[in-house]
Parts: sequence; structure tokens; C-alpha cells
Amino acid sequence: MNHEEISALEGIVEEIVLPPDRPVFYECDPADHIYNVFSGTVKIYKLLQDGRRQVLGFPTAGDLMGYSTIGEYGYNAETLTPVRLCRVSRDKLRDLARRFPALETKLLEITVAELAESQSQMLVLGRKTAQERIATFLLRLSEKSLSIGEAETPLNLTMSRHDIADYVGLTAETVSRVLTQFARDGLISIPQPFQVDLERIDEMRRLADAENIEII
Amino acid sequence: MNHEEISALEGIVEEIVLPPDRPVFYECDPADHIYNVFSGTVKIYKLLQDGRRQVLGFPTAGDLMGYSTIGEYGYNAETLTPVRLCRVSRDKLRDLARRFPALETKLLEITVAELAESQSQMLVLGRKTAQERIATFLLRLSEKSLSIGEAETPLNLTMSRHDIADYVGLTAETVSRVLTQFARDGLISIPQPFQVDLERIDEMRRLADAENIEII
DNA sequence: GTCCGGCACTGATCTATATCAATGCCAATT
DNA sequence: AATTGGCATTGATATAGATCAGTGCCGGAC
Repeated sequence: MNHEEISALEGIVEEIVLPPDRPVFYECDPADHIYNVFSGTVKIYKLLQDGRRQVLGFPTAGDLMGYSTIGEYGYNAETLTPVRLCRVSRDKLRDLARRFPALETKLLEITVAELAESQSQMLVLGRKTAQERIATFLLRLSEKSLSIGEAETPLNLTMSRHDIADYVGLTAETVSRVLTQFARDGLISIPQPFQVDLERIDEMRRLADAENIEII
Repeated sequence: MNHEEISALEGIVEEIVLPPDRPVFYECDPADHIYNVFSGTVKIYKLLQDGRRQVLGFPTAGDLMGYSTIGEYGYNAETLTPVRLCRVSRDKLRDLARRFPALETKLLEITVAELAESQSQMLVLGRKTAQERIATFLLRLSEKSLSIGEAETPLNLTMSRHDIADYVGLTAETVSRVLTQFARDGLISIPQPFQVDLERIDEMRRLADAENIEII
């Protein structure tokens, strides 16, 4: 984005700071804003009537949330840590997109990347074992660290075992058991519940990525 | 889209007709085209090394496939029926988008809808029971029929039990058992393996959608 | 310093769905 | 007409992960 675009954006965005464990928006709210996370971690999730929960992701610095074209947000969003974020009203963003088409190009690129990530997660949820799910999850966190210029290990888990379980389609007990097993096998160490060191990252990759490029 | 845009598009798209059970592209191919399905059904899927398969969707008339910004397609695509589709090279589409920004607006809208659908499917794969998965699947097919102007029932299943299983995260045997059970319960009838009539669609909705709007 | 509540961990048991194993049906081939 | 192969169905059994039931730890409130 060029200078002109950025300052045009600056005129219409609203900055928001939230403490941990606060709702950002609910699934049923009218989806009239788009959110961008500056810092901290958010949890986005869907619910079934009886309380079963599916976490769709943990947006952090640089991620978008709440882009919806069907009137309501498709999920709930809630802070896990202190969070700084900004939001733009959809109407204003639409006007701006008309003046600066590059903005929409960028949005499209981000959305396509998000879609690809969801599709990888569908593979996790539909077909991977508990060990593979946790290994994939830890590696994804590690890649995210790298991508924002931090070290790939140690990992700082900002979410509870229950949240992890609801993200990878297991129970909190199973998540706990698999992590303990990984630690016993020397794949990771867990100095504190929220800190995980990846000790043998290549072995972890082998565990997670039975993923394939089709042999034709 | 206006007339000018359409004719500009017509100049650069390639139309393709394929018989059933043919690859359209592989996950590892360079992603230099974007595909749009005119008619027929395609299956898109990912594989693990040991052959486990996750079907990501069944694109039909009006759906896009193969939009990727990372060099390679993220999944394999294969025809289930005779299929008519068109493709545009990414480079040409990029040029065109520069001349007609509305094109990118439209692409973004479609991609956002696809993302929302993937997220619903994450809920299915992560948290729903076998019955709920099949009910959700049948209802989604029925909605798709409606959206392209066909009746909501009977459903013409263009994919095998195995494909359905790989889409909803079960085995073919379980899919078969659940369908049989639904038929016994009078929820559906199955005059032929590929034809399913929804007999009590509201009951089916009740089964599928334990889905929730958060009670605040 | 004590109490309290939430979270992580662990063990025992249960169960939904996978796996294994037939059987039957239909459509294509000869 | 007989043969074959793939798919759907059904039944019997196995099992990964859920559920149920504690226990212990830590951090915040008072």
C-alpha cells in the first residue's frame, strides 16, 4: 500500500484495546465492521446448541476477522490475551476500495490464504489421529512465530488445553495425554503448562505431515 | 458484470469439456490457472501419504476452483460426472482485474463465501456425530439444488459413498449404515443408491442443526 | 497465611465409529 | 449367458478417543 492509501485508511479506522476474555463480536451480530488484529491473540469459534464448540482459529498480529457479506458474522470472537485491534465499517471500506483497487487485491490475497488454511484444517479434523493433530498444531504455531520474526521455539501457548482441544477436534484430556506422551518421548518439553519447547522439530514434522503430493 | 467486462473475459477464457473420473489438476501442479465450473460435478481433495483422503468440496455450476497465490494448487481436482468448465490464466486475470476492479470485488465475494462454507464444514468435522454429519450433508446438497433453481428433493448423488465419507470424515460403511437408518426412520427414501428423497426435511434440519446463535 | 476456584494431569471405563469380513447387486465385457 | 469387478450393504469385532472421576497445583481474594 502506498502513502496515500494508508492515510486514507487512517482517517476511518477505529482503534480498540481489550483486556483478556472479552467478546469482540458475536455470531449473531450484524456484520458491519471488519477487524484487523495488531497484537495479542483472539479466539474465533462456532457453537452447537448443546454447547459443543469448534474453534476456527486464533487470529494474531496481522490477521483479519469478521469479513462477512451475508449480514451476520459467521462466528464468535473473544480475546485470549490483552488485544489491540482496529476496525473499519464495511460501508467505508467499500467506498475506499472503489478509490484504491489495490486494497481489494490485498483483501482477496489474505482471504485466499485463510481459505487454504481452513482447508488444511479440514484435513486435520477429518482424517488425522490425535498425535498428528497436536503435532500439526504445534508446528503451525511455530511457523506463525517465524513468520512474524520470532524464534520457532519456545512456543508460548496463549490458549487453554480446552481451547486447543476445541480447535483440533479432541477433548482437553486427550490433548493433555498427547502432550505428556510427546514430552516423555523427548519431542518437546513443557517447563510450564503454557510454554512448550520443540526439542526435535524434524521428528515432529514427520509425525504431523504424513501429508502428500499426489504420485501420478 | 457489464457487457464490456464479459466480452473482455470471453477473449481470454479457455473452455474445456471432460468426461467423468478425469483429473483437472493436481495439488503439486503450478497454479497458473483459475477454473470456473459451468456444469457437472468436480471433487476436490487432499491426501496423506498413506492414502487417507479429505474431500474439501464438490464444486458444481458456478463454483470457482484453483485460486491460489502460493505457486501450487492446494488440492487435487477430479471430475465425477461429465464436466464443462473454463479456465483463465492467472496473469491474464490479473491484467483484466486492473482494468475492471469489479471483477476482483466479485472474486472476493465468492472467496469469502467459500471461506464461510469451509468454516461450517470445520464444525461438522470437528464436533458433529455421524448422524448430524450426514443430515448436514444432505441438507447442503438440497440447498445447492434450490440455489440453482432446482427442486430441493429428490437429490441426485453424483458421488460414491466413499466420496461422501471422505467429505464428512467417516468411513463408507458408516455412511451406508446412517443412510439405511434414516430410511428406516422414514426421514428419507433411497429408490436407487444415487437417488435420495428427503421425506421429512424439517426433522432432518432438527437433526443436522443443533447449530446455535450464542445466547448472550 | 488460608481459602477457593480453575486448570492440568492421570487413571478406569465406556462407546461411537473403524475395521474386518462377507454377501449381493448391477453394469460392462466376452 | 456367464464372468468379472466395483460398489453398497450388513454383521461381528476391535479400538481410539470420549467420558467419568479423582488429585494436585497455582494464583488471586481476603
